[in-house]
Amino acid sequence: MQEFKTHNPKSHFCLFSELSREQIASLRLQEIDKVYKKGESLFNEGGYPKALYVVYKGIVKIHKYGVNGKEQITRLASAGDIIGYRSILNGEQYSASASAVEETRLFKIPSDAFLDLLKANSDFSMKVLKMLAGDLRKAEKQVIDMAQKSVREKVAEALLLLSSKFGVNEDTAALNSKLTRKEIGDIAGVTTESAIRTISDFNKEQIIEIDGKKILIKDVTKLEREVF
Amino acid sequence: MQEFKTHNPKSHFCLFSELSREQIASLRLQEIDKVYKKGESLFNEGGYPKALYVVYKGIVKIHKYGVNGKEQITRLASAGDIIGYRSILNGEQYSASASAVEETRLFKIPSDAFLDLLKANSDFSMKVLKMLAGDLRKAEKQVIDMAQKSVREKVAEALLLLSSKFGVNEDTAALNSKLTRKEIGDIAGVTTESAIRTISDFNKEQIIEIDGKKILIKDVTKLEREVF
DNA sequence: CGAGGAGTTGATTCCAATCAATTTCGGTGG
DNA sequence: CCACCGAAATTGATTGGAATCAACTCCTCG
Repeated sequence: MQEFKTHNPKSHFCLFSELSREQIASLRLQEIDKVYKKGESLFNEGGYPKALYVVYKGIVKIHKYGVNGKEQITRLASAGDIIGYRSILNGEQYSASASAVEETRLFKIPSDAFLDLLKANSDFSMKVLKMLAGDLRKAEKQVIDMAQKSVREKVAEALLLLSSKFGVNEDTAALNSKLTRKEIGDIAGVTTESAIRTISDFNKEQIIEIDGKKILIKDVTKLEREVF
Repeated sequence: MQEFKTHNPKSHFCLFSELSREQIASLRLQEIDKVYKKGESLFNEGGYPKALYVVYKGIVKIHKYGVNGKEQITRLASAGDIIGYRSILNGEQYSASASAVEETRLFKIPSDAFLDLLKANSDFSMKVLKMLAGDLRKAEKQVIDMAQKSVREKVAEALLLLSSKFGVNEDTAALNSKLTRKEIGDIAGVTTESAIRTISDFNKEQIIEIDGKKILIKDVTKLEREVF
């Protein structure tokens, strides 16, 4: 359990980074290094939360089905992110589903251990408060994006998210993303066809380069200029 | 200060409802019963937060400007709601503006008093955590609504929000809402013209009744059926 | 090697934004 | 009190962007 003390400070891992040995023990970590294969589901909308998930490798999509079954991906969780804390906090059913988009490793913390620590440790709870406040800010930005932006802008935004979440392969300079075109559309809030067409446009304009299903971002600046 | 101990338990007033006399004193309430007139601004996007606002009468809109200056209302705060806590938590600039849509009365709590209480009182901080988790859930629902719903559905949703926030006049059975058509559109995330046309459609279909700028919801069930 | 899922492309439709013109309303000063 | 002004509301015409529908190709995986 050393590793999550020495992680990227920007990530949610820092949630646990200042805990004492006893406090970490009190978390009663479960299923350490549990592996979820690509496509496997962590939990589903409507289920009751039993544990908090802490990702330390891979990517998990948090998604929800809207009108006429169209999927919307609300969040991508990668190393350092925690999943399922919201439902634990208000004790309600999951309002979304979570599943691995690539092989993912994580461990679990029982809900009550998490709640106990929140009550006992005010520094910890301040960190969670900050995290929630940050997530809320992002969500509200997303509301406006969805309401006002064009397909082109939303797809550009989605690609930028992918590059921040998946990073870039050092050799090929391509996104390490295994998301399908449909999933990119589900992030952007557009149809699969619109996502494909826009990605193809970006390709023609040399902003990105397509190599099979790999996407290579050739000009981040141009892509960032799209989103305003 | 009695009044906010005996308030609607569903509201955020209950945030403060279990505090001791000393704890309430520690909040160093400022500008008790401060009045903001219709249209007055509480704070603006980009400013730094100095205090938390607790509304106990009236309505405040939290809004943000998106692309090409189009306004989006992200939240309506009414009696019992608190405003500006998010920016206090993460110590950043306001990410949205707030202004009174009708005469509003509120008091303020200095940022540091709020933060101190959060650290000192774990019950209080649990309540804030729950509130944030609830707000986040609403925001994510809104993301999907904006991405997937039609103008008609979004306007219906906005009208239902109004009826829950403003309540209904006992005599006229009309919404006690002083929002303009533009503002209803800004909540729904549609243009003013689309909002007007949809409201007019609902009128023709006897779902609502229009009396000047007053709106009377004649058939809540039908309106609720619109949003699915 | 077959099958099905993923990706792609083209044609068509239609919803909602935009543009434009009028009417109505609320407030305010003469 | 009323006329007037600007803001808000309304209505119509037009446009355009993106969804939908449909057909086809290309992988990839059992």
